[in-house]
Amino acid sequence: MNKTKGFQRMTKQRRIILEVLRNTTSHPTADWIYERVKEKIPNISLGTVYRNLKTLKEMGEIMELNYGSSFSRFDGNPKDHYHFVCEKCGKVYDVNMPVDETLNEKASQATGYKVYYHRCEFHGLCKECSSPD
Amino acid sequence: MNKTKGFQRMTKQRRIILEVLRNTTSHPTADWIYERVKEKIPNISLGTVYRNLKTLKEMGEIMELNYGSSFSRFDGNPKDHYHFVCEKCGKVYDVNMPVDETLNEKASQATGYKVYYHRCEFHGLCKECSSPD
DNA sequence: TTAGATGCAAAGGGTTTGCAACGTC
DNA sequence: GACGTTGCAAACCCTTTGCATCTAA
Repeated sequence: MNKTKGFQRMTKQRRIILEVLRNTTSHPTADWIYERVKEKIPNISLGTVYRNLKTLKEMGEIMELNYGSSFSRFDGNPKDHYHFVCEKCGKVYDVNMPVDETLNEKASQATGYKVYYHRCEFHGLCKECSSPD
Repeated sequence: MNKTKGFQRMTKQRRIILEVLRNTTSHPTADWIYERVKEKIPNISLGTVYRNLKTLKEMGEIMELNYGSSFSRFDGNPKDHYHFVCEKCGKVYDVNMPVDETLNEKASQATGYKVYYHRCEFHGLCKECSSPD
């Protein structure tokens, strides 16, 4: 989308933010990422985290998710995949099932529009939240 | 979710907000709804609109959508259906194709979690945005 | 009569941005 | 050396909330 922007520099901040995101499957919030990065760069600012998350998203390195919450979560897995959102605890999990590419074609026929991709989120109860304890 | 709440009263405000939402397929923002309702109830407040949208959502009368934007859009169609989001103009359209219920079962097997429902959003270019003019 | 709903306005909370200093290429 | 990036803090903006008043049932 923003192709007018110049070349991207790989700063220490950007590298560590991406590193944090690549090393978790928890789909964290910006603030969680901020806290983690602060462990390595104590004086980093929240603004920098947001700016880098935006840049990394534009670079296609990460994904931004906002499933119902008032705030975003970020996914360090750039590969196309589905998500599961627990209705009770709000956690977001990756779903290990193939993306159904035929849906794009079906939606394209139904709308008459060009469809590039789709996102799917499943809602339910995760293991922890459905156990009676 | 919020079943502890008492009986809901059908006030003039709530009725007209629902009416506005039922009579559009444009998936409007809270502010757009506010402006529309103001034509009939000039002194209604934004807070009331938000409170009613929340209540109507809990009643299952409407849906809240937030596909990438920093703000919510609302859908007066309570029937389960997919959406199309235009990458260029940001408009949200309904997709007239059957909801694939088998996906829930597949996701349930893949995760081991209880899946109640899923949401799907298709991204691409709508007719207006893909024409060269 | 009474608990839920409204209007108003202030507060909340995640995200963005202006600016001067800094760091990467 | 140029220009993208950072830290800081203020600004933004959508949404929520406290409170006195009002109203549907």
